[in-house]
Amino acid sequence: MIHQRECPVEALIHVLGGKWKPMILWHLIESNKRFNDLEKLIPDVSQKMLSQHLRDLEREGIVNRTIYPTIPPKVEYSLSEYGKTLIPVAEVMCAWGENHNKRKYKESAS
Amino acid sequence: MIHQRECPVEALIHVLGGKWKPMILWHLIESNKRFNDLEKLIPDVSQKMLSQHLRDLEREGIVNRTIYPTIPPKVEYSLSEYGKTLIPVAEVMCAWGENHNKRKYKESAS
DNA sequence: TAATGCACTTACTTAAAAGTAAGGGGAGGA
DNA sequence: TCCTCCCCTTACTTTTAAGTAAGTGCATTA
Repeated sequence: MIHQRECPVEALIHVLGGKWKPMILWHLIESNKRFNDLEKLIPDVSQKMLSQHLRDLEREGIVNRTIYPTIPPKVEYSLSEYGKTLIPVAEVMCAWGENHNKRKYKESAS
Repeated sequence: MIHQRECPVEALIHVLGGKWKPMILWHLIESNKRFNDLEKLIPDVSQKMLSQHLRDLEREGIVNRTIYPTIPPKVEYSLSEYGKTLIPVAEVMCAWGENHNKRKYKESAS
């Protein structure tokens, strides 16, 4: 039985809604990254949450995981073509969020 | 000390991210609603979560709460002018989410 | 007199998300 | 031989979100 998420807005929030997912995507938009790179770029994320979020994003088809069977092993994460369709959505969300942060700043400053 | 949410995408997710918030907003876009109306329109929400989410949205300036001191008391919730700026954002999110739901449906059907 | 409607709040419980800390496997270097 | 690097996984704990159930206050209706 297929559970189709009733509300499409919730579906998107589910995809982006992990604590570190926007950050991960932000870095992958720039360029492909390895596990270690992401750890360094997002200093506060734990290995557990990083791998869990990466697997979530992989399962949703947003990121690709490429394994190079070299020694030492190399695993590269990249935005999939489908993942790139998130970029304009994220930009709109980001613009609203930036404005909202400014608004809250002014509010608490006044 | 002002805690400014570092990531604007997260800020938006924080505003929309409660389990029932998208639904509440969806109904308020249509027209102003009373507490009871929303309870009926969203059958599974508990009174506790409804009032909590409404207060969250009010605190963020997204909805207005108007009290008419009549008997019995009447309280009306409406989208604020600021809340209306969320509509185009929600539309973009919704379009992506709809497509994502379809994609998942196809995937599990194949 | 008792029950009903409105708009909630409070106290308590359960479930979901995130954090912490440790381990693992295999090859290369000191 | 022991340590390090890479890319994680597992077990356990804490924090946060949500659910459940009951209660509040006032006035009208039966």
